[in-house]
Amino acid sequence: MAKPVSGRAELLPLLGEVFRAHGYEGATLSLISEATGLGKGSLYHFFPDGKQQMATEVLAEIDGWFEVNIFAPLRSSGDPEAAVAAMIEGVDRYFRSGRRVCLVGVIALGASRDMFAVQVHDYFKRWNDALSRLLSRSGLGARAARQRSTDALLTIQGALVLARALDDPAIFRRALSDVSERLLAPPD
Amino acid sequence: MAKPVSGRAELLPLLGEVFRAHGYEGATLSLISEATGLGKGSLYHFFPDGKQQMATEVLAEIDGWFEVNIFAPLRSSGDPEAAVAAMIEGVDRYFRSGRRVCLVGVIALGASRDMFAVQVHDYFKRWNDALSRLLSRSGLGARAARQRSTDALLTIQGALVLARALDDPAIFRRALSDVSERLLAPPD
DNA sequence: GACTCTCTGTACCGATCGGTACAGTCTCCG
DNA sequence: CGGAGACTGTACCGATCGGTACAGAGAGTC
Repeated sequence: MAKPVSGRAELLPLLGEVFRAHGYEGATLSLISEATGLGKGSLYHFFPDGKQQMATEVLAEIDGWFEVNIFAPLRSSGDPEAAVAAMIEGVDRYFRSGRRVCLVGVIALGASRDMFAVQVHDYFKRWNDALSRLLSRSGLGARAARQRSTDALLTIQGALVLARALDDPAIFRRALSDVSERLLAPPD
Repeated sequence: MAKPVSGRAELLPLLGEVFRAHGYEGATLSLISEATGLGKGSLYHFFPDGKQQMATEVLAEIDGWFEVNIFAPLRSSGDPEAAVAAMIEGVDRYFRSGRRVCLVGVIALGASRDMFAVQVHDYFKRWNDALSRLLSRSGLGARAARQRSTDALLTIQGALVLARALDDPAIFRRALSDVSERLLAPPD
């Protein structure tokens, strides 16, 4: 076994960028082949089930990144202010201040949503749960916490759309600072 | 001339739903043919430049609908409260309370953005201008007005993404009511 | 009834789609 | 050094892609 897992691990981010840029249906095998430098032979060696498996594993990798870098810290933190700041910072880095698009969001909007419905649903639900529980722990009512949390997630997604549509990354940065403020505002 | 323009007008909404559901790249000619009941012959009779022309005209039609039903009322109104309420109501109807996706947003996220960059940019810019000027007229500073307006647009887009991802239209309705509230809040 | 012009279905085009087959190359291990 | 198994490129598959060609169908005009 030469480098079975490590090669695969280096592959997923490359695949992710192709899916991000072209969506699931738009990401053709030849685009993927070009982006990775791998022929179909190698691609199908790593992913015997083809495109769908590639997308599934890319989504799982993204999910894993957020689990470690965003969700888990949210769950274990006792300091809402620091936790929210860390989340915002992580999100800003991940989305390159609005210049990078959210693959999970892209898939949610497209026809391939049904194919990946469970993964897409899970990703946002776990984020929402982790964030709203942090807010609850900090003294907010369950309903208000859930509401603020949902508002935060949707603002991030919308900011990515609008920043790209208007080609203005400042929209994303500003939206993140709004999110932070609304999340940490005193109870109504 | 049998019914040259009227047939075309009936065609565009059908085309719009196909692009909405599958994105630009995912909307194949056969999907379009099936949705409209028209063969390629007819399709290329109405749209000699093919798929790209279809999408361009669909975007123009959507733009026209928003111009008449959303942007113009925003521009001509002197009553911010009524104007915002009318906008929210129109948006809720148009997006079928979150069950329908925004084609302009879908295209903004995809690889076809570059192809339609001008139309996408224009759509959001004109909405943003109309809304922020309404807010300015009502006494808000230009900077704050622009900020609140941008926040409103991005919240609507994000709510569409999240409502679809979590398969929960209530997210959209709730987001609209938040938008309304933040738009009409007293100056900080 | 002949002519015009809008509209339509069908057959077809080369290119590309996602996927398969397979012979080879490389590397590690004994 | 020889075999095993991980990897790779190439040729190929049937299906479908977006688009074109074209012969008609149908309705309106004279």
